Amino acid sequence: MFVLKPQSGIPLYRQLADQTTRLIASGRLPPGSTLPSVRELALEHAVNPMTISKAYALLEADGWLERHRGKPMTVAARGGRHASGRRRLRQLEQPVEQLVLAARQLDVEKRDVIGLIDEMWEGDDE
Amino acid sequence: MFVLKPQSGIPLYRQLADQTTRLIASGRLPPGSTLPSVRELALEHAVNPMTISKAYALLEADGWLERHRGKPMTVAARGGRHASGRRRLRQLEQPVEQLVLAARQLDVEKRDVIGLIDEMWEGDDE
Amino acid sequence: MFVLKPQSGIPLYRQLADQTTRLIASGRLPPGSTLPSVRELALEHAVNPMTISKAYALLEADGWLERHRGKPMTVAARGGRHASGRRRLRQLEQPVEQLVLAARQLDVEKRDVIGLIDEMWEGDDE
Amino acid sequence: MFVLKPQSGIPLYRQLADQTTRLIASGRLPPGSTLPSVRELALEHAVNPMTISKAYALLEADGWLERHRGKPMTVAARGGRHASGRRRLRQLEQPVEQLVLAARQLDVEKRDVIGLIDEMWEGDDE
DNA sequence: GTGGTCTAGACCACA
DNA sequence: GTGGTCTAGACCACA
Repeated sequence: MFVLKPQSGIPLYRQLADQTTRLIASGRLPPGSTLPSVRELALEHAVNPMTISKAYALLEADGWLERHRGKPMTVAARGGRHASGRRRLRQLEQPVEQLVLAARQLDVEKRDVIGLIDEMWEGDDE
Repeated sequence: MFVLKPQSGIPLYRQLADQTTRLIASGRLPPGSTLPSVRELALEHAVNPMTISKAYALLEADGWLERHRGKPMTVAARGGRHASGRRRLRQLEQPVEQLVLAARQLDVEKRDVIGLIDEMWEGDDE
Repeated sequence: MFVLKPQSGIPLYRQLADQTTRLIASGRLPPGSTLPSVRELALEHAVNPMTISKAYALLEADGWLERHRGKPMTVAARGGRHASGRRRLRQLEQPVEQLVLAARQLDVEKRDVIGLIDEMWEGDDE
Repeated sequence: MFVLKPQSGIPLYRQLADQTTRLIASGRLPPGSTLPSVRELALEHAVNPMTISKAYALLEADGWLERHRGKPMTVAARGGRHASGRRRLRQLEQPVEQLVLAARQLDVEKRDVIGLIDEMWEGDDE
């Protein structure tokens, strides 16, 4: 469900938060659905519970998640609607920008970049 | 030459270092070519000189750059050769991975991702 | 500047945050003024730096404070204006409610409550 | 009888316990009188029964309440006497302290604080 | 110097 | 069982 890369330079709690909003926007985590518990995620990814907690707190503050005492976090009724295709594309802008910048600085042609995407897309599929 | 995004979550010094190695790998910064001075870059990007210094020191330690007293940093003779297409593609793997992960979590189709790349590629061209 | 009571049942980070917004609303901490550093406050109140940090993060998220890398936190230009008397009175509603509830449950007369306030007001003055 | 504010930051069980001791001190709950059952209170305030239970257990441990098998909790004969006016005033010290601190940090005048108390006192009366 | 991130681990409040 | 608060302390990024 979540893919954390400690070496990427991006804080773990932020990776978690970003990925959660994507799963909500895609409809994979519909309003009312529950998220893994803090401890569960912490164990699975060998990460400190407080790191998970921080991500959840951030998502709650931004209206994506709801907290109910003693119960697992749930996707908020309001904040967590399935986003339109256009909105979802907008959420992709940053990683695309990063990729285009890198490709150009490396002087890699667009078709080669697309080739690489093709490969990875298939590769992860299986 | 360099594009720094303070809000991206990636440390500034790391953005600088990554971008430098790409420009070297692509042949845009051939062996012996000089880099902007610390002060120059610091001013241009409104960043503390020590941040630039740190990136340069890191690149020197890794053999990409050479430091000669009183002169600007230069691309190392050995470390800094133009990389083969294959090697350059490999340097793209991380940003591609990030993008593919984001696209899948957003449930965006591959062709839409490629469409977005097309747009950004053209857009930045002008 | 801040008065923290660990035994009060109210989380320390919340006491800090509440008191900060009051000092901002009263004009004692005008826009642009700097707050004590995390470490300074942590030492002074014998509290963990992360607790202070959490309060500051919360206040930043709510627009009261601004963070500038490597510099102390400052009161936000927009969020941090001196509040009108009416607004400040509203911020007092919760503690007043608590007091009135307690007084009634204790069957203490209003004039005795006011007497107690008089005493404490003077007492702390000196 | 009890007023629970989940958002106040003060633990529910503690609000309950504090309010009970006040009602005992004021003579409203004389020795031997019975308290609402755990279930009753839990339903009325939409709170988990264990939370009520915890408050009652705490009050029993402190000698305020007595538990008799199969019967509702009762106010203890010894612990639960009507307190003198002076003692009751002392129980008000904490909320008064909180209020005075808040008022000063907000730079609100004493007479305005008293005005607010007047309002709330009347308002809740009806 | 500044604040930020993360860990390991204790203990609390609530369901 | 759930999440929250706090500590002690290491190490990082940036000015």
